[in-house]
Formats: sequence, structure tokens, C-alpha cells
Amino acid sequence: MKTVKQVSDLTGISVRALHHYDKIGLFKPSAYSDSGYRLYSDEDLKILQQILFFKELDFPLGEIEAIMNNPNFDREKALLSHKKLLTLKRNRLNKLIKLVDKTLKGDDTMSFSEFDISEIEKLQKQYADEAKEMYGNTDEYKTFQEKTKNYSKNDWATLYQKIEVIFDKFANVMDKGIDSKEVQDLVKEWKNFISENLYKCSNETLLGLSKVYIDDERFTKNIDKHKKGLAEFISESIKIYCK
Amino acid sequence: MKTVKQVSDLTGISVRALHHYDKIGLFKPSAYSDSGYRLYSDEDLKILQQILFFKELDFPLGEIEAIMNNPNFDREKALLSHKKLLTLKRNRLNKLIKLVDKTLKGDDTMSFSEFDISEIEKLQKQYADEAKEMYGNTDEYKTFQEKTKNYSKNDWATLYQKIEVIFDKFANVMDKGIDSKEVQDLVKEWKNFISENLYKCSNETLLGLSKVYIDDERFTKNIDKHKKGLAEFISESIKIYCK
DNA sequence: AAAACCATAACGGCGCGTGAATGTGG
DNA sequence: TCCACATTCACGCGCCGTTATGGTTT
Repeated sequence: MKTVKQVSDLTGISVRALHHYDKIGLFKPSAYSDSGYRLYSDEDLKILQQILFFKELDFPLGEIEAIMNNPNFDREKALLSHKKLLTLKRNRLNKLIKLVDKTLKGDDTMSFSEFDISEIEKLQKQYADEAKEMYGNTDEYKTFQEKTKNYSKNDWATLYQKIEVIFDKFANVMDKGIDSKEVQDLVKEWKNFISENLYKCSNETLLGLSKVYIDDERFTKNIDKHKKGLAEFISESIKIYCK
Repeated sequence: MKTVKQVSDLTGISVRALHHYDKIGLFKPSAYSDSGYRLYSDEDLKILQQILFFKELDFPLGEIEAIMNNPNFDREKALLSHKKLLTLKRNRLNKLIKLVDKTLKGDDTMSFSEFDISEIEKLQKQYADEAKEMYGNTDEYKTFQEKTKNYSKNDWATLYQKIEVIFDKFANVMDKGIDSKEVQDLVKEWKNFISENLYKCSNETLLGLSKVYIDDERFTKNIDKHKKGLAEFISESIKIYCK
């Protein structure tokens, strides 16, 4: 079991970054000591290595998380894609080096195509899309696709508005306590809303969400915009509801 | 003469980025149309290409500006350094590709050294330092070095405090007008202060500063912390003072 | 008892993306 | 009269670096 500093020294990732990855849920240690110290196992390190490959290719952290949490994530396929993208990058660098050489020899015809990264970006997008497609094999995502395939931009907008309304409702009854009828009714409403508009939301799925709301800072932030502490409040309310 | 969009299409740099570069003074068009449109010449494009080389090597924009504004900037030397760094990067990618291959073949011995970029960063720093040394040949910088070589951290801190005080003084007399005695005296004080504590500050140097204060957003921001519009106010006051 | 480590929390900065509101040119 | 282009704000985000403050381990 290794502490942050050890992992940092070993991998070159800063301690602060490791904290950050923990907070956003990208890379959490498999254990914590009694006094709250992060403890990373060798297994963890392997995961970190995978993450670093994605980082090397400039995938945004959120996307990396999504890809790696994908139940259909295929390590081998991923590595093959990595190789393709890394090779592209290398080739681009080679072209740039040649351009430098040319310029050094006094060739003054400017060229910008060597700087172009659109090809790499295209492949990256394709890669991410593939990952999403794989994710599409899970049940939730299938129904999600079905339910939302005909949504227009406008539909999405009104949907988001409705979601905001529900969160506002939660905010308004925070003082009633997580086990009050009002709050528990709202949880039910939220569950039904998801089932109707997004994907089949079982109690299990709901519990999953309750975790996400507090584990993933991006969700926490968004929810807490309505009222401070709302994310945790909703999360706890869900837990009550589900048992 | 090309407009932003044309330059953007040609180079792959977004319009927003070009705006940004203009604002921070990294890359300004050589002309503006009557209605304020940015107009880039072919000469400008060559400069942009240089900038892109530095960007490729992940130099921060501020440093790129500093290097390229360096009167002793040596294009050829720069290109040679570019080549060295690009080659290092390429080699790193090659190692990474090999690592992927190894991992694909089932070799499970983790390795992180391939991700290490410290060598590149070291060279980059060296590169930047060299640039600063070259800059050291200008007169202002020489005296700057002399005057400040013995400054401790504490000295710097009190120096900054004194600077803040002067800016505050400026802020307090903004309503008197740029040509009032109070303000003009302050300009003189500021000039003397720089000469005594930093570098020989001629009227010419001072005029240069007046430009920097409004052209370079980083300065503008810092000065405007004291009072909104203070940067422009000081800049104008200096102009009055210098003629 | 000091050093070297750990934690969380909050602020900030870079390099733009992304509107919004408005004007200009063909 | 469009339409695509231009301008200037202003807000925000991703990815941490950087203190500050205080606890823990050796």
C-alpha cells in the first residue's frame, strides 16, 4: 500500500492532482487509513497507468472516467486505439521537425498544415463515440437511447428546465428532514421522472445516482447551485427511500 | 491583408484565440480597418508561425511573448532549439508506443518512466533561461540585474508593497485629471522609484511602460485592482508627462 | 521535539470556449 | 434586405498550482 507521495514520486503525477482525481472520482485509492490517509494498491497503479495513456492523448478527465467506468471497457481495444493515436501524434511531430529543417535552410514558404491536429481530434472523437456505443449495450443506456432519440434541442432544453424545477422543490423542503413525507414523495417523483424521460430507473439505479451526486464534484456543484448542501441532502433522502 | 476568419481558416487557430493573443499583446495585427477590423499581413503570418512552434512545445503565452520581443531574439537559434525539443518529444512518444506494444503482448510489469516529461521540461527551462540571458544584454536589463541581484525574498516583498502604495496614490487623485500637478508629480515619483529600485527609467522607457499598462491585459488587470480604469489613467498621465 | 508527511479548504490563473449584443461589408 | 462576417464585453470551465491551517507518523 502506497501513500500519495509515494505514488506521486513513482508516477510523476503531483499530489495535488491525485487529490483532484480522487475528488472528481476519476481515480480513488482502494483504501483509506484510520486517519484518512489515501492508500493505493498495486492494482490501483495499473489503473493509473491506463489513465495516463488517455491523458497523454489529451482526453478530458471526465471522458476518461466515462470510458473506464464503461462496463464494456475493453482494455486491449483501448490499447490498440492508443497506439494508433500515439503514432499519429508522432508522425505529426516528424512533419513539424521537417518543417523546422526546411525553415532553417532558408525556405520561406510558410506552411501551417503541419500544425494541424484535426486528424488526431477526429480519431479521438471516433474513439470516444465508440466507447459510448459500447456503453450502449447496457440496459439503461438502451432505453435511454430509445427514449431520447427523437428529442430536439428544444426538447432537451425543456427537459433540463423540468429537472431544475424538481431540484428547486427539493431545496424548498430541505428543512423538513430527509425522512419527511414531503421529501420522500419528491424522491419518488424524481425516480418516476427519470424513468419516464430518460431511462428505466430502478431502486438500484437510483442508489447509484445517490452516490454520484456526492462523489462526483461536477454533479455536486450543479445541484448545490440550487441550495448549499442540496446534493448531499438528496443523496441521503434517496438512501432512506431505497430501504 | 487577411481578416480574422481567413487567418483562422488558414492556420487552425480559432478566432477567439486570435482575439486573445491580440489582447495580451502576444500577436497583434499590423493594421486595423476603419471600422476596427483586424488586418493581418503576410509578415504577421510568419510571426504567427513562430509562435505556433513555441506553442507546440507548451511554452506559456507570456513566455513566448517575452522571448519573441527580446531584441536579441535569434530566429535561427530558436529554430534549432525547437528541433531539439520536438525530437525529444517524438522520442518520448516512441517509447510510449513501445510501452503500449509491450502491454499488448501481456507484459504486466508496470512502467511509468515512459510518461516522464521531466527531461523535456528541463530543456525547456534551459531554453527560456538562455533567452533571458540574451535579453540580459540590453541596457535596462543589465542595470536591473545589478540593482536586484542582492534582493532577498523579503526585499522583493517590501518592494511590491511600495509599488502598491504608489498605485494607491494614483488612485486617490484620479479625479484631479491627468494634467494636474498632483498627478504629474506622481508620475515623476514613479519614474524615480523605478530608476532607484529597478532599472534606469528614461522617458522613453516610461513611454514604453505606458503602452504595456493598457496593451497587456495582465498589467491592466493588476493595476485596475486598485481602482477601475487606473491603468489607462496612469498610461495617459505618463504620455502627458513625457512631452 | 523536529521533520516530513498527511488532510481539507479556498483562491487563483491560464487559455481560451461560449454566448450576447451590436456593428459592417458584399 | 439578407447573410456572413466583424467587434467588444462578460461569464465559465478544465486542471490543477499554491498557500493556509492543522493533524499524523517516524
